[in-house]
Amino acid sequence: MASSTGSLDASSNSHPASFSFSSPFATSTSELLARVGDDNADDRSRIPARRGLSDRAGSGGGGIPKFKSIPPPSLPISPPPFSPSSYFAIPAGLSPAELLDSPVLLSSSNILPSPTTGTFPSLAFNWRTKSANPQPGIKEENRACSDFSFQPHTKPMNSQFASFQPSSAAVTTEEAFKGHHQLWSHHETSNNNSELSSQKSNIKGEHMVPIRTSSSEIPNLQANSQGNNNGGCQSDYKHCSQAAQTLREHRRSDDGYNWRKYGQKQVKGSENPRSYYKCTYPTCPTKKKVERNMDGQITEIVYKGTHNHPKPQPTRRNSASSQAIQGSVPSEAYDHSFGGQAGTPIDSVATPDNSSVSFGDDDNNMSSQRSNSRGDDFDEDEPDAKRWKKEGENEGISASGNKTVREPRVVVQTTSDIDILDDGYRWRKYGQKVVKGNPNPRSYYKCTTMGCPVRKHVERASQDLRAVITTYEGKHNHDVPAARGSGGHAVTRSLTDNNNNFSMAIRPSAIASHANHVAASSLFGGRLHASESQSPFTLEMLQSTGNYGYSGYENSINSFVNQQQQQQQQQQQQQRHMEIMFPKTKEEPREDMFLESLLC
DNA sequence: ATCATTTGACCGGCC
DNA sequence: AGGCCGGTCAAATGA
Repeated sequence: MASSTGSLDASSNSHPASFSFSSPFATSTSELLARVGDDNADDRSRIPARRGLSDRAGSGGGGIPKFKSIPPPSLPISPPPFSPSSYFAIPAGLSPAELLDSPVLLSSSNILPSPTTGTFPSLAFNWRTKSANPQPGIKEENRACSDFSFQPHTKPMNSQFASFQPSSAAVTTEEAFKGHHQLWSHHETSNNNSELSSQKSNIKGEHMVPIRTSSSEIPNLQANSQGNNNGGCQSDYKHCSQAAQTLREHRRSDDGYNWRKYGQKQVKGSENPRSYYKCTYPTCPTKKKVERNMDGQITEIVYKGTHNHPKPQPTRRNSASSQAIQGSVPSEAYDHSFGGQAGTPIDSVATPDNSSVSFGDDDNNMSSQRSNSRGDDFDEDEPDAKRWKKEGENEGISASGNKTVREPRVVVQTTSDIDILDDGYRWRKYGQKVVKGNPNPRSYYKCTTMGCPVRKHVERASQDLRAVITTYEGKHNHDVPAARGSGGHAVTRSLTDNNNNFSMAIRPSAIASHANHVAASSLFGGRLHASESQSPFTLEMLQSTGNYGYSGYENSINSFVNQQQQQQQQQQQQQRHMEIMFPKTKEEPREDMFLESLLC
């Protein structure tokens, strides 16, 4: 899939102003990156010279723009070398100060130049991008060469976190992102990159967003900027042409991964057909969908899932790029980066994937991304977004820590005569259906509270009728209704009334701090206070409590809840979990079981 | 012969 | 319960 990368490269060349976002923008950035990636898949044929970051790196940071080429945050990528000497041109009307103030801008402090090349690794990442303002008249390549420039700091980036750390100024809100978006759009002026422009880029429709970069991103920018300033890859013309050649040859998408298109569909509400891609790596669950307009411009890209593998090694044909990458980045770092292990300086710096891992809530990210890219508010209810979001949640948090990937919280609860609907909330059945693979009908319920988006479906396990599988989706935006007949404290009641129930977390490993409220909710019979139930409930937290007595962990939970409440409130994400309930084991104390379940 | 893309059909979720 | 819609499958097709 040279295509994606290649296209990006081309664009990237033209995009001197690639920035990576700070953590708050992980979403935004990921979107940006995502776009790049999409381009890859579809545009391979169209754009021969696309490359992944690695490829770019291969160019020695020589001047192949990396903007937009940022892949989804799934894998850590070795940062391409980046020349500190390079400068970005600042678009007219944009002052450096503004750039610095912009939330989008990265604190360059963390940027670390390559010891060997002196170049900075550049990295951008987008999970989902949607070109808010595709400008058909202006080629992406030209945009890439836009005037946006800045001089990268020489400070090394320590880690993803460091790099993405909100620079404070870093925008944590969509508005901020939008602001940048506008700014970027404003600066999307055509460049005279004849070479780039000559290439038909899929990226055209892509919306360019200034990203504060992690170290990885900057290099590209510089190279680009430099090239742009010179009207192209002049100084690095060699690199450019070589890279282009290489890109044409390889299939890898600009995000560095290989994608296979497995479907295309015309979706309602959009004139543009949507293409579906899967990562070709065996067992890799990552997918992406791309919408293109009639001109072939990408109007929207959505990534789903996280790569569970390192980026494919560049082929020999890409030797230039690959060499650059390998040379600049320790193989070890490269190899382990995909795990989402944030922490190693290299990884953090180099991979968008990692970065994605470390930041906020997936849902939030997804939402903001969507809204950002489109320039309008993300509608949680939008079927498309909703679906993918949910799917991502189902996948659970991958080792890489990708936010978008979240597995449903699975809890095995042993209980006799469990009222599957008696979780403290009130539900309205709105459907029932027999789904494939299970002869037992699945009931569909909605929370009856006005405006509450939570839904769940319940079905008997096909293999064991005693087991009831309940899948929750969304978060209650209200308190638990008064318990029928009891009115005791939600938690207390659940513990006392259901003390015969045994709950076991099946997939604790997948617990993300922000995604586990389900566990708590389930464990407590779903009667936690609304705020509590929405709070992230992490295994780590429980472990930290050390006290397994009821009051002990209740306190810990409350503490945790308080701790996380604010954060939770900011996260408007759907959460989904599944409970598998088995006949109760009366002898087992609920409290202990609860703890065990969380700890197992 | 191999691999990727295309595209109609199917499936699951939701209204 | 039926229909709509998005996502996926898989045979056909092309490179």
